[in-house]
Amino acid sequence: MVLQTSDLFLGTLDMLILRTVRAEHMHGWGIAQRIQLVSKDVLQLNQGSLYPALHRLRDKGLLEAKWGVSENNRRAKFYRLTDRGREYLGHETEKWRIFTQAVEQILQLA
Amino acid sequence: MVLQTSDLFLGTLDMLILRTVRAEHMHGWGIAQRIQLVSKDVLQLNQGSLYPALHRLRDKGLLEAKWGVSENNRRAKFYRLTDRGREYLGHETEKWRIFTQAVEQILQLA
DNA sequence: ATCCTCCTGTAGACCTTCTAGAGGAGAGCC
DNA sequence: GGCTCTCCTCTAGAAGGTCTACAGGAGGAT
Repeated sequence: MVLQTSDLFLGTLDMLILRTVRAEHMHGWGIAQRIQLVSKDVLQLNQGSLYPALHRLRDKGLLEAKWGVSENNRRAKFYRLTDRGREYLGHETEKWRIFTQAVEQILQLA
Repeated sequence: MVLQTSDLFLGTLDMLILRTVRAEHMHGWGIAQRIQLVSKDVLQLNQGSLYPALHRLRDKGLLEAKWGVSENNRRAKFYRLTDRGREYLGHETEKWRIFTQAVEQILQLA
């Protein structure tokens, strides 16, 4: 099954992006591919979600961007996590855990 | 920690409501209280999310509603799952499992 | 030259939730 | 009778993230 970004979550996309960038500095296109690969094709971001999200995160000071050149010798914008981004990611991950546990409790109702 | 409905998810509210109603027919107010109770206060729905969601689910044919009287002798609208609602709930729950597993894979990146 | 892939970007629509209200009606108390 | 509290439903408009559907530049291969 393939899930669209909107199928089940909102705000989770930010966490996914930040987590991917934390592991390794990447450009936007690469982030989307990495998420798709790691999730075994379950998670597929489209460009209309990806780039607005990246700009939003940069505007919030959670990511820093600079132009560079990709492995394929293309012009690309590379992102890295700021300190605030790292802190924010920690909080969001914690919220995610609490939230999914709470949902599980509902789903396990008799 | 208390999570607002919007904190992390979109569309999940529908699943939560349907799951709660499946276990026991309830009125809207009761559904919100039950979700809060079962999730140990982590999940708190406000009325501006609850009632639009109930109406939406009814309009989609996933819930049926009828007026009745609550345990406290108040006028209340009771909901029950339709066959389509039951089927829809099954699909959404399956998507939820697949989605959370995929997110976990991202969160466990080296 | 031409085409494909890589890579970034935007506008407008859509949908869900939030904020911030309104209001009716039963129950308990003075 | 009047007052207040809780129960219970409901809505309008705003806010915010994602989707659809584009545009476009530039490198590499044929």
